[in-house]
Amino acid sequence: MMDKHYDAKAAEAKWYPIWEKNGYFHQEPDGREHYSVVIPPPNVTGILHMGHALNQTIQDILVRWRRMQGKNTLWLPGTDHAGIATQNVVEKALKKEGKRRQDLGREKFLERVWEWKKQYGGTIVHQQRMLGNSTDWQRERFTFDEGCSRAVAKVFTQLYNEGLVYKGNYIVNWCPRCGTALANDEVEHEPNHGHFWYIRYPVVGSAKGAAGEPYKDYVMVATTRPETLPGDTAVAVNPKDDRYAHLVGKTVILPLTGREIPVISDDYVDREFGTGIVKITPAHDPNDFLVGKRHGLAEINIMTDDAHMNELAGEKYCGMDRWECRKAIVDDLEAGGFLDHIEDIDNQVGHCYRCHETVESRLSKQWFVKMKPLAEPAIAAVKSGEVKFVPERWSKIYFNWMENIQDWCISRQLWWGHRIPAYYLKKTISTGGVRGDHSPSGSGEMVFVAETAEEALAQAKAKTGNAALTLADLEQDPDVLDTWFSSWLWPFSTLGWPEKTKDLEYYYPTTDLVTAQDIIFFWVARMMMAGIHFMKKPPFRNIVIHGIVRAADGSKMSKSKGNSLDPLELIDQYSADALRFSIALITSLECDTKVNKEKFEIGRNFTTKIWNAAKFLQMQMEAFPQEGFGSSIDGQTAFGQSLSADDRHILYAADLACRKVNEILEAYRIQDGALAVYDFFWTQICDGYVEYVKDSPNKAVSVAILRDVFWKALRLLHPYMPFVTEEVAHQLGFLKEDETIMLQKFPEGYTDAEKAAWGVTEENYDFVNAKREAITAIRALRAEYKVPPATWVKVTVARGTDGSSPLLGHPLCGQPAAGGYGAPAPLPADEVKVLAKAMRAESVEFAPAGSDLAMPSKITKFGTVYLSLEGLVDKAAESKRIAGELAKLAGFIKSSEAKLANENFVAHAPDAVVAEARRKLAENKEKVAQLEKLAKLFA
RNA sequence: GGGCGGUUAGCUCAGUUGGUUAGAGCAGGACCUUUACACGGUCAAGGUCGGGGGUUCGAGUCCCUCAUCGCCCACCA
Repeated sequence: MMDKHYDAKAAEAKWYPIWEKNGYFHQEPDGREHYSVVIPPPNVTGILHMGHALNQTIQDILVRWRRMQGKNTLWLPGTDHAGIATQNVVEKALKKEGKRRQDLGREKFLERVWEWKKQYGGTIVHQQRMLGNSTDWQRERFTFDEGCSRAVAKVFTQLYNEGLVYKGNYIVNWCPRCGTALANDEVEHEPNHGHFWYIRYPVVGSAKGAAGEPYKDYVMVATTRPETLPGDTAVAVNPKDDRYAHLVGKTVILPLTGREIPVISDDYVDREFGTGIVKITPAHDPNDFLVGKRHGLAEINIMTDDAHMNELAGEKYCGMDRWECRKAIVDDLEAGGFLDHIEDIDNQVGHCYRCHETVESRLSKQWFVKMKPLAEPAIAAVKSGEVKFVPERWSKIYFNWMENIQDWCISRQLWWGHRIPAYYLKKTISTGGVRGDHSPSGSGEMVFVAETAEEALAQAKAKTGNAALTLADLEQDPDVLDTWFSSWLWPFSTLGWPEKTKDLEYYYPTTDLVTAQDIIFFWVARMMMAGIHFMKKPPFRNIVIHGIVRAADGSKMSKSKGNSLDPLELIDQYSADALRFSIALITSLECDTKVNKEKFEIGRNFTTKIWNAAKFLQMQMEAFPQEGFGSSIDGQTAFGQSLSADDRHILYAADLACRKVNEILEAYRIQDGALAVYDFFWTQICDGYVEYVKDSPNKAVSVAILRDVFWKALRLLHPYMPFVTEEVAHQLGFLKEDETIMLQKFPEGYTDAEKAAWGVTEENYDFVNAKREAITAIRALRAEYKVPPATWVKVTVARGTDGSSPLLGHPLCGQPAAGGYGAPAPLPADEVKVLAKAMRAESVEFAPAGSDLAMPSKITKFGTVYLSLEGLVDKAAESKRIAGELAKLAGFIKSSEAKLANENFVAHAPDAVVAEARRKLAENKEKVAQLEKLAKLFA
């Protein structure tokens, strides 16, 4: 006997280890078609959040479904070493000990990070198991493991040799707190209430008030960043700006410094904005940097790594923090009479996505990847349809980004990460006139890029002609690579590349990639480029993009806001199956989804429903032993002869559900699939068939059918709810102890031969639906006339000859006679009995169509159903009651009509009150009409 | 500024290529503790599908336009 209540915790704790231990998640390359997916590796520092839950539930549904379909399936798990995030975590821990990473030194610090990883890095991986992920843990990878690191070094070296990796002086987004360059997409722009300082730059040699000339002796520059002033090397105007055309080519004096700088013209300047004159600070603004390049301006870097002013900012400001310096400069400008006025302005300021410090634009030497040549084939692969976005519209966003792609800054000033495999000669080494030099502003440096230090040394020897060089003379670039530089290789580095492994050959390209929209650029686009460039094939065939889980108010879930749901808490409270099913049901690929905790009750309730229905089935199977009945469980279905209409109805529904779910999942419509199995199980099996089975005239057959469709339903459900389906399948004896539902065949529906043998047809399906419509109509009439549930009524059905029923011609519904419609064939007595019970009717009689009986009725596809109230109500008493009701209502209607006719009321009362009065009036008029109709019946 | 989306029941969302009377779940209402299940059952109610215009025999669905909310990219010195 099954327990009264389903113990989800126990079942989930029991099955996952069994699945994993038995290697059900693991398959080896073979002759079958493969289905492979790589997981978007979560940060090793991460903990499972709702985004993961959604993302991984979708993947697991697809993977379990494909596996049950018999495909050779691989879902490869792993984690990302997450450069800054991980380094931050360990640095924070160090801080508690009062230490900084610099105190430990690079090597010792890295040891600490590895120790941390060993101790805590498994957190998310364990949490993923709680979700029920059927990932192949035997193939788990880490972006910083040995194999991935080898792949990274090889890729960097190859791209360098191909001229696609270069080191360049560039203006980068710099986080002064993290001490690292940030990629554009790692900068978050936020609205800022700032100021516009209007500053006068005196013009050199301009005669004050020259006759007829409108210009003054200074130019007015507006800036939001006065502290960068010492780095100015020009002021610029728009070439088409007539107001300032005469100034171009002249020289102005940079206030506070006395330095003379040119006035240049450049299209970049917006005539309408500010004063139309811009100060150009090439070393501290990305646009100014480009202007400077165009005009050959000097780049004066006036800040240090940690956003303090350096000696180039001038003696007075040197050493000041940038904000401090801003204040000092503004004060000095004012004192010197250079400050014209200050305006408030709302602008956007960039912040570090990790630590939220205000980002500084800064000139530095960084490593870059040339993206255009890589992007072109990646665009083509999607254009040609070789790789598809699901939903398709995301390809537009992909193209938009790829076609405007910028070079990728890949160096990071961190310690935790893949160290750049570039080597320099130490400065102390003299090599026949060539000096090793890798200072940011250095020139003429010699760099040796190679996968290993030994190879770099060989290069150095060859290049310098100095055979005496040793490894000790080389110095590796101190920077590490952007985290994404390892994750863009994920689809093939995890399969063994650069080795030519069996896995790589068999599982690459992977089939589907499932991810959220927020990393299309960071990750998806780059994987496309790397896959095509290094493997000569795109890394996946379909890119499935799902929405983002949002809080109930539509905002992003974040821990700091306290509006996030914790999937682990939901699992604890409702079970993993409930979480999975709910999230699959409520989210669509098309858009973001707002969720709140209550929504997860859907899945919990469904789990309970499945359990209870299983209990029912188990009881029935005990009462009606199934010997002699085959079923698809045993690979053969044989229910015997003469199936009833309801029996055939559920077989049709099961067939339909199986076909639908397969079709739906092929189209990645996870949500529709959830809805389809939910409806099949709950509406068709539980509400429909189980109720029938209870009173089935041929119960043993019906139980056999229930068993069969139940087993189909469990397998349909398994991808969504792996635990409860496994548990129930075992409890019901569908599986032997050493079997698993995971590897059973995913149902495809019945064969045409089976359906033909059983009489499973659409006509029959429609017929039963119509019959149920009649049952519903009677129930509605009972409720309408307040017939107590315990009372058995008399029902009359008029059908079959009025031509209105689409079911005419059905064997159970009556054949049309030669010249018109004849009398309907009577329903089999058994059928009538079951029908009557569902209606709680002591009798169901059939009358010719068109019988105009003096009874309440409803028209259905089954025919017109009449509810006899005879004997239920005392006609005289009912008449009296109706008369009383009518009198009361007449009074109400009279007074409310008078109220609404009162102009003062209509004009002054709140609209809602007037509307409500009108509504009530109409409603009660309706009631009167109904009562009058009914009164006639009792007359 | 460029790009992309949303607007359907009180709430959260479905609604495939245009096609009967627009569907779920939740919340709310009425009734029912019927021996699988109250995490349940039965029934009812709730919508001029953001506004306006157009194409069509027919529009929630296609086109135009307006409104409004949101996201992404770039960014004003």
